[in-house]
Amino acid sequence: MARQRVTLADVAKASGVSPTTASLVLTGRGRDLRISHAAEHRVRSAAEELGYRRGTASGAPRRGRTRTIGLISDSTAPSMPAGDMVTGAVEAAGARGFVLFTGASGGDPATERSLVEAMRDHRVDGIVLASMRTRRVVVPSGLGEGPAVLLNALPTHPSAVPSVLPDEVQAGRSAARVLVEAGHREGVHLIGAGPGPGQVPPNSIAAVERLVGVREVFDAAGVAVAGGRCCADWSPENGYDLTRDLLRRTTPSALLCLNDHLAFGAYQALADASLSVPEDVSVMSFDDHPIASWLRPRLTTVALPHRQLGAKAVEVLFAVAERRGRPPSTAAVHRVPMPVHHGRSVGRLVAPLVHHRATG
Amino acid sequence: MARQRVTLADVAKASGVSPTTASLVLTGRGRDLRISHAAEHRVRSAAEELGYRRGTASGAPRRGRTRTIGLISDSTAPSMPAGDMVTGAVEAAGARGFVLFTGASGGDPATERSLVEAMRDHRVDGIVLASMRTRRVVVPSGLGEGPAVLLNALPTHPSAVPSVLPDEVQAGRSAARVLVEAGHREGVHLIGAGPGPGQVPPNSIAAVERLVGVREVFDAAGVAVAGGRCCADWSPENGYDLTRDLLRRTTPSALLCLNDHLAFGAYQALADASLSVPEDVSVMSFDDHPIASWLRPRLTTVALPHRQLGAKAVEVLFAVAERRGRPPSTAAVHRVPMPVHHGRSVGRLVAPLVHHRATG
DNA sequence: TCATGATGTTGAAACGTTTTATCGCGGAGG
DNA sequence: CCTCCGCGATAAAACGTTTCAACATCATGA
Repeated sequence: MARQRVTLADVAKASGVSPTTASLVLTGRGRDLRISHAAEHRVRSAAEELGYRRGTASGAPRRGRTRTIGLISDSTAPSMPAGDMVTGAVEAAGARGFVLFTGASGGDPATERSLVEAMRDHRVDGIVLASMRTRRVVVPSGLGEGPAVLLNALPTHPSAVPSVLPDEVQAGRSAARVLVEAGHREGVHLIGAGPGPGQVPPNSIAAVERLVGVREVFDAAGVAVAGGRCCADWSPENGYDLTRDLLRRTTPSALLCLNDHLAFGAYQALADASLSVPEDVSVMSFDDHPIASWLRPRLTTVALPHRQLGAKAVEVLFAVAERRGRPPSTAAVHRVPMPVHHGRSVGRLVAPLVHHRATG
Repeated sequence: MARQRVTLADVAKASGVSPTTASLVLTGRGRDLRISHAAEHRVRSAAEELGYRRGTASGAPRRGRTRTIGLISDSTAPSMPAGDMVTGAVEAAGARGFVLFTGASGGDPATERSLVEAMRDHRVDGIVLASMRTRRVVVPSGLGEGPAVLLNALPTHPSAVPSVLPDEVQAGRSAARVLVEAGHREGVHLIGAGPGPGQVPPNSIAAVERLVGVREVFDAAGVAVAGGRCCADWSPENGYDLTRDLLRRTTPSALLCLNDHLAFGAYQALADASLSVPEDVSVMSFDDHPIASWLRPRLTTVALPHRQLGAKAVEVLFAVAERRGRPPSTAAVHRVPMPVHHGRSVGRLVAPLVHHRATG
């Protein structure tokens, strides 16, 4: 073999033009610059015939860009369907011919900072800082030096870095609407938060926002929440304990669990009490974790759109990179809608007289 | 600001040496080449003072290496704790100052091939081709051109590319040993495979190998498997159906479920039949999926070491890259041990007279 | 004294691309 | 006839690093 790799110069020689012209054609900039169609065609066919592929790394020093995006995630928690965020980002980037660098900080700020630097060393065109669970994060110093986006996270301090988040308030509205339209107007209990608006797990953005949406719809429908129980974190164990505790005092009409882990525990407690879903008790939940589809009956839940979140983050990143320098004209916080996934866990109480408005 | 970035030339000028010398020192090659300690120290301190960071992409054209590894995964299935493989790989690579490119092929061979090419364009130093579930894969053409490793996959055709896999046979032995040592010598039923050795889900490497290990230990202990039930895929639904079917005819002593999804369904069927775990029926399983710890009682299961798998793949990749050219002296298939995670789902039948050998 | 070799160091080329400034050329305007 | 402009294309510089071959210096052995 003469040479290891087909280089731009080879293509240029084969098509009888200069490397410059070949470069202009193959980067697509020949279109608006003045390159004749004849030359363009010759270069393209020569490139294809020789199997030319542009060495992305080679042009990096001069060009500054590498068609590359960095994604830094914090702890990759166990049981993490949130990994689909990465998938969504990979796909969205791939659609534009970009590849993703990934790094994991393990939640350590020092590691995070060094990852940011490592990625800048690799000349990434932008950085996505992703959190596996929605929370506030300290924006690492140096992140703002290039295009950057927070994914599933909000900055602790005001920052020029935009955020992409699930629309939790809307999710709360959707969940409440499902219950209201099924006729549950009394005996609705919250599991994992409440009864007051401030009674939520610490540092949980999702809890606060979901509650806002829930209360908004319930208030408008004249439904009073019968009760609520908060806990430190949304684990199946806590779901079990809170529900068992509740069942000692009353039999609710519906449980509104703040996420699927809690609902999983609630199912177990309801089974222990020989109550069946949805005949005796309805269960509504959030997240659409894979277990939601395994439970019997299947859980009705408002889905976290992980893939879409990842894809949206990449889109926003491209938008930021394009209007580099100009002040951020786009809103700093982007919300991705959370769709309702209907299972069989919510029972219809009475023939509803409610107007059947769109539940989207 | 004078310049955007501190360059190697800046460091050289500040320390009064040539860029060459500075490069030699900072790449660590000055140690065995002959660079004076004085010069080395001057360069190092100047680099630190100026905050010099090597632009990884810049030296790529000449050097050929980029301190970068590509990882291509097939479908990133929903409910994928296997994503921890990626985490393990990221961590292992990061420990050596490498970053990971990631791509997702969605299982499509064409996408896969183009991803391989894209990564070679980015001058990755090696490629890990990962499968989310253990299976045989067609090695994409072009993969073998550089260092490469299969993760959680075996090549369909003989190939020079090494593989990293969980030690499923050993896992089968471990699972059987747990049951034997707890005194279960009769009434042990398989869920998800068997009763014959060939009765496994299609294309499932894990099933075949787990069964080999299981039978090995059972045969040695003189235990006859009471029965087995196979299904097309290891879903909770199938676990439920198979177990309910089994319970119509007999009440087993122990269920050996081929993975945790099946065990999850089995729990539901046992609960429906008012049988409790482990008092009435013991349950043993594989994978250590997150649900294993949510079930009540916690499931005893042989864990898939996803993180270690990812880390091992990167290690093997480095080994391959180092002895480039020489024939592959290391064994082509690397097995990572699968540890038993003890829950409370296996009950002790009688005071065992069995010699308590190491179960590791 | 002069070839020889070891020791530090370096200039210049190379890597594969992008960018900048320029060049030849034909025609339009003065 | 000269100048100027637009068009097509290109030569050459640039990017930041690594590598190659050479160089200066000094000690050693013949």
